[in-house]
Amino acid sequence: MSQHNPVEPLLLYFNGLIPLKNEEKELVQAKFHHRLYRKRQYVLQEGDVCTHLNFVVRGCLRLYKIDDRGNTHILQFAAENYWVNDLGSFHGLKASQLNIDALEDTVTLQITRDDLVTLFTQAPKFDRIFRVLMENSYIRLQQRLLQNISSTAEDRYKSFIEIYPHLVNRLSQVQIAAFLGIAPESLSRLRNGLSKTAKPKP
Amino acid sequence: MSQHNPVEPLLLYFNGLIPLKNEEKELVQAKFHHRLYRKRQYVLQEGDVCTHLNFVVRGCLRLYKIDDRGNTHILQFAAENYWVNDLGSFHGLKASQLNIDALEDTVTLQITRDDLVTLFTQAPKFDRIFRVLMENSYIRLQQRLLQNISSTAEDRYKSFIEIYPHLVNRLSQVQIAAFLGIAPESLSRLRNGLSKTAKPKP
DNA sequence: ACTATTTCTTGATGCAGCTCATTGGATAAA
DNA sequence: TTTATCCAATGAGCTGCATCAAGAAATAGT
Repeated sequence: MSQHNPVEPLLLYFNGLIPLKNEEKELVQAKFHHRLYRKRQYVLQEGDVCTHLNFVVRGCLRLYKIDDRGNTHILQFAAENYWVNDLGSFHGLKASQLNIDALEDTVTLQITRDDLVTLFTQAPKFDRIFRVLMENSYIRLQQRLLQNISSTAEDRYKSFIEIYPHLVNRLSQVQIAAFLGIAPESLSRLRNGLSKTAKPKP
Repeated sequence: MSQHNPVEPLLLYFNGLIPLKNEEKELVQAKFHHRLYRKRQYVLQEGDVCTHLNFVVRGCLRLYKIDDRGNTHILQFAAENYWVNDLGSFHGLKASQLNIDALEDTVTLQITRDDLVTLFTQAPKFDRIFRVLMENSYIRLQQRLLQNISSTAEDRYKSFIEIYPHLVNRLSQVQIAAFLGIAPESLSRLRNGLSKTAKPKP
């Protein structure tokens, strides 16, 4: 039965943080809904309000902004077992300046704001779980900001392949460049330079 | 009495987020301790573990990293009613790569990790309060990352004076430049350029 | 008040990464 | 097979900001 339960991956995820009681599991079961997005489909589009939290079960989403000159800047990739949302829009009920779309066909689990509030009031343990989640997300985000402020493009790329080895060959160069904050051409040259210094033996 | 109570500003702060009961106020009273730092004094030094959370009552702290070439990169300023910590170090009990020090004589309220855990277990409301705090911090941090990835130095500076008008004249150009991620000379030129285009009338 | 230190300004030069343009390969559609 | 689309590689020139240097102005220390 649990094998065909689409919410199972999320229960495992929560349970890994803080063990859940049965009634808490049932609450998750009741409040989260799964949804499929096709490649290139929007999960959230600029101007809309982010109405639900997204947990990625399978596939890969990206959170990004298009600037005035039309350039894409990726804030975050979300593959298996990652969350991706515009929290500012979600909690403030404000129009989002960001987009989320699918880089691959993707299965998500979603919860609306009202259901999340219900979750918090009916089972205060989720206040703690989401506090811990937020702490971890904050720490990762701060690491990323630090990288961006203090490192060269080359260091940022090296750091990227260390932290996300599973994404390097899964994403196109264009996506990775938009994440690193450089032009795709620069990433191409950068890789070329690295592969030469890495094995100086022809 | 409450006028001479050093924890009062924090009680007001928490109360503004979610109203506290008396026993919760007493818990805050018991677990937070105030401490004074003189200008230039370290609150946290690279290599040490971040052993307590810092809430600034008066004054101003900075959170920063020194890179390989000796350049300072400021992640965050914390003036009145702001928190500043290395959460990665605090929660992971790991040596910090960051520094925190005082830009002015500063009064803080601090809580240790053990006392914070006690706070959470004795009054679960604090799980919620800190969840909300973390959400707000995350949203601010994401805004900053976005700025950094997608904007020119000029736009970042304009945005800085909009978001932190009270800090612009309180901090030296060197500190602001280290926050924006540019050289102090560049900030000087940038300001010069702005003041010319702002009032083109001599 | 005087000296020392820090802070700001301005100039000259260099470079990392951007932009624009071209080419070739790979995948997908007709 | 042909045609269209997407992606990676590479060259040439440009630009925003860094770096180095030196002088002026403001602040702090004694």
